[in-house]
Amino acid sequence: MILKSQVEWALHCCAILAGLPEGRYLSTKALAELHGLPKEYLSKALQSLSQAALVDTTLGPSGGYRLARSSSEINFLDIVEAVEGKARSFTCTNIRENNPCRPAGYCDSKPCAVARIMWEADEAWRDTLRRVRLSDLVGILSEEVRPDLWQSTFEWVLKRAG
Amino acid sequence: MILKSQVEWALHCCAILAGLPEGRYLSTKALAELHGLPKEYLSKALQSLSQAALVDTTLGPSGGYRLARSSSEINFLDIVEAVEGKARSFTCTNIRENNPCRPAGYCDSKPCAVARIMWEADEAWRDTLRRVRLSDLVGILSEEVRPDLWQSTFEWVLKRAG
DNA sequence: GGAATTAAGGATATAGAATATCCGCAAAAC
DNA sequence: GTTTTGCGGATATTCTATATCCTTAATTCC
Ligand code: SF4
Ligand code: SF4
Repeated sequence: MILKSQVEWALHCCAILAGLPEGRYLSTKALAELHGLPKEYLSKALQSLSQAALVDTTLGPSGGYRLARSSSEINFLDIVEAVEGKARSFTCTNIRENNPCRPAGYCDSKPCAVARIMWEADEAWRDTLRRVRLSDLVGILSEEVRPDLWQSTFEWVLKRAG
Repeated sequence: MILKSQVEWALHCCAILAGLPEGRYLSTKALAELHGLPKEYLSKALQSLSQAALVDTTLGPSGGYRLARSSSEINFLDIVEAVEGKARSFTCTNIRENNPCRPAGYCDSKPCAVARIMWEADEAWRDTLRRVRLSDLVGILSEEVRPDLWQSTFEWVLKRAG
């Protein structure tokens, strides 16, 4: 059970977009260069964010991406689910139906305990991600990243933001 | 991010093993028939349980598997990790190292905030699974499964337990 | 208006993981 | 000694993640 690397990419890109001045856009090309990622493939992750309405886009030179809402109104789960999908990690294949002792026509009223417990754990994972806002991440990064690196990155981004 | 179906298989098999009388064993063949699963592949899941020391095995006719500990001393996480591995679901590829603004020789003191938050969610998932004991599952199932099915399954298993 | 740049989406190729089967070995039962 | 069993290795198949390429339409700038 491993998350796609696109999840990491999307989270980092959103953190960068959160630092953009009002109304500016940043292109896939810039985001790919900044993170050292394949531009074409990163583009797929950004398209996922776009489809989830987390970011706004615009075309043409000086086009690119910006957050669709304030960074305090976007949480980790929004981003992770946009890329990874909303499906639960445990999928029930209903193997209890294969029990040879099962009476013909027997119909289970509800999902069995195994599935419910696994889904509960899944929900705990989602809850944790839901509680962390993108703005929280930016706050932590701004404290932890070395100030000179933080500032030079910021300048690098602004130079390329349309 | 989807768990292997072997996780479901292992959980169901453990629930069955928990109902075995003291000292009896149940074979892969019986477990595969009971759940309608491919015997050879289910065997791999059971081998994982064995390697994790969750079950004891014995060879020969009347051989098979039994729990290595009481069902109240085995939790869901034990079983899930035995099959799925203990690796975290979020793997950090350290893309921040590709930042072109990064000073040469800069070395990060600790994993960045993105990774820590994702790992925190992972830990919440594990915590939930850790809190549920195998005996809890058996308790729920014994209440929810129709009594006649529960009993006939029990008899079916006993007939094949060595 | 025309050239350049961009996001979007479809098609396709590659790598790796999950799923599944088969075989040979050693231990245990009879 | 024969059968049954768990175990591990080897292999095949299917599916997903990863990655690239190409076309289209919108936008900017000249
Ligand atoms: S997880 Fe529950 S519902 Fe799904 S197959 Fe197993 S017993 Fe049935
Ligand atoms: S998750 Fe954190 S440590 Fe990992 S690459 Fe991203 S910034 Fe770096």
